[in-house]
Amino acid sequence: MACWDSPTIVFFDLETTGLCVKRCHITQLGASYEDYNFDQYILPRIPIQEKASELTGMTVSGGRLFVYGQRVKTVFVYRALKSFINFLGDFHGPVLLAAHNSRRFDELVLMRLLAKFSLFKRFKKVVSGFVDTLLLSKDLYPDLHGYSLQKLAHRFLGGEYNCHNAVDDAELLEKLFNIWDPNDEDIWNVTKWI
DNA sequence: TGCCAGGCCCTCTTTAGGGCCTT
Repeated sequence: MACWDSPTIVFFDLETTGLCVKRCHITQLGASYEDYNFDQYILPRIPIQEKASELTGMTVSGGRLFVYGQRVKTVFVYRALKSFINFLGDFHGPVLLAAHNSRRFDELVLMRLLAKFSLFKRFKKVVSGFVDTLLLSKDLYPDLHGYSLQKLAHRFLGGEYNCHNAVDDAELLEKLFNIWDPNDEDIWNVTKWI
């Protein structure tokens, strides 16, 4: 039986220049909780890898970021992180941040940048930990043939999903989570406290 | 110009290797 107050779980997703958690730059930071969304594009200081560009539609030209050819407003990564912390601080009590494969990717990238910009202390005041929905889906449904966000969306929501937009993916993850309706112990098992 | 991964999990394993998951 759970003996803790269930914290708010905010779903988030990063689009990045590539898959190297030690070096990649964030190109979009998105989050979702019910009717509240966070969405900021960031101009990367390193090239976007071809595969990442193919998936997200993002390109850089003349020091500007484009998504499928449409220019988008960008902010410096430091400002995006501070805005994200402020967004999370508006919720009641420290929140849990949930992402798909967060333990191997999103969490690592985010924590690296928070440390780099000396924002971890502020972040820690509003976030208590990370929930990995990839591990959660494996725990809840051990007999599935695949656990990618796309496959899970197809399995539980029907249709084809190929978002690769940070906010859309965060919203999609929130929908899946609500369908799965895990109990506190399920969530606890895949939560990494910070 | 730069940058182009990494760690867990599973099995036809363990003196290994391939698949998965994120962009």
